[in-house]
Amino acid sequence: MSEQTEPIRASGSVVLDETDRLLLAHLGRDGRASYADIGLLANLSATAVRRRIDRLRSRGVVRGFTVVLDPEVLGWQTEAFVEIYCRERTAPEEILASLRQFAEVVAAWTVTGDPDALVHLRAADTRHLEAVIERIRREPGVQRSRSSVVLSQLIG
Amino acid sequence: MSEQTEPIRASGSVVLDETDRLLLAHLGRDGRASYADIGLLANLSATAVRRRIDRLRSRGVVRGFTVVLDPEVLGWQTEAFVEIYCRERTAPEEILASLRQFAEVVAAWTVTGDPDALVHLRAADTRHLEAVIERIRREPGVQRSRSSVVLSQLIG
DNA sequence: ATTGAAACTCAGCATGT
DNA sequence: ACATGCTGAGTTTCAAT
Repeated sequence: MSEQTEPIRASGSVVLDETDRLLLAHLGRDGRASYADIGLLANLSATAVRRRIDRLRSRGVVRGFTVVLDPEVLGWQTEAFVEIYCRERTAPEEILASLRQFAEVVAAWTVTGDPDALVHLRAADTRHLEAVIERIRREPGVQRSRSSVVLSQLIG
Repeated sequence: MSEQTEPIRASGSVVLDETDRLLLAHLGRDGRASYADIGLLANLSATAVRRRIDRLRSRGVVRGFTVVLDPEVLGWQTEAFVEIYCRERTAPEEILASLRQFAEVVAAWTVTGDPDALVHLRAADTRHLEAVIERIRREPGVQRSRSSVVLSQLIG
C-alpha cells in the first residue's frame, strides 16, 4: 500500500464541475472577492467555497492571484495584430522564423481560415509600429498582410 | 455614443513613486495579500496601503484583481482567435464585459479595422471551443464573428 | 496613524450522502 | 470517504477620528 500525499494528476486533464467554473469565473472578475460573496453566487457557504478553491490550488489549476494593471501605465506600448497571407509554396513557419529576429514581435501563431498566420506586435508608438509592419510586408514569403492596431486591452 | 461621461485619459501621464511600485509588485505576486502584509514590506500601516491602492484604482492604474489559472493543468490546449463585429449602437466594451464571465477568454482587445474586437480563446478541445464560440455569437451585441483556430504557436 | 465595529478567514467538529 | 454546514477565536477591512 503506497502513501498518497499528492493528488494524482491524470495527464493534463483535471475535471472541473459546474460549481468550480462558477467560482473561477467570479474570481476572474474579482480576485479579491470574499468567499462569502462568491458563495452567494453558487449557493455555497464561505467554508465550502474556500475548500474548493484550496483544492483547485493544490491541484495546480489555480496558480495564484494577481493585480490587473492598465497596459498604458505598465509602460506597454503601441500594439497591433498583423494577419499574414503567404505567397504560394511558402510555409508560414519560414516567415515566422524570420520574424523571430524582431524584438517587436511578441507572439505569433499559424491559424486556420483566410490568413495563414497572426502576429502580435508591440512598438514604442505608431511611427515605430508602421516601420515594423513595413518590414514584415517586405518579407519574401509574404504576399499581403492586414493590420489591426490595438485600441485597448480589455481582458487579459 | 450619445454623450461622453468618462473622462478621456491623457496618455501615459501617470507617475508612480517607489512605494507604489513596491505595493504593486507585491500585489502582482499575491493579489489576495492583506493590506497589513503588504504594509510590512513598505513600512506602511494597513490603512495607508489601502488608501494608496484605492488611489491607484481611481487613477486607473489598477484595473482590478484576478485569479491566475494554469491552462495546461486544465488540459486546455486548443486556442482560437475570434474577431467580433458589433451590432449598430453597441460598444465593444459592453460585449467584452459580458465575455469576462467565460474562463475560456484569455484576452480581448478592441482594434481598428474591419472587426471591432479580437478575442483570444483557450479551450480543452475543438468541441469545447465550438461551444464557447457559439455562446459568444449569441451575445446580444454581436452582429457576426469570424474565427481562426490556432494551429501552433511559433513565437511567444 | 489610531481606534473600534463589522466583516472576513480559517481551523475543528458535526452531519448527510 | 467525501463534500458541505456550523461555530468560535483570531485577523482584516473600513470609516471616523
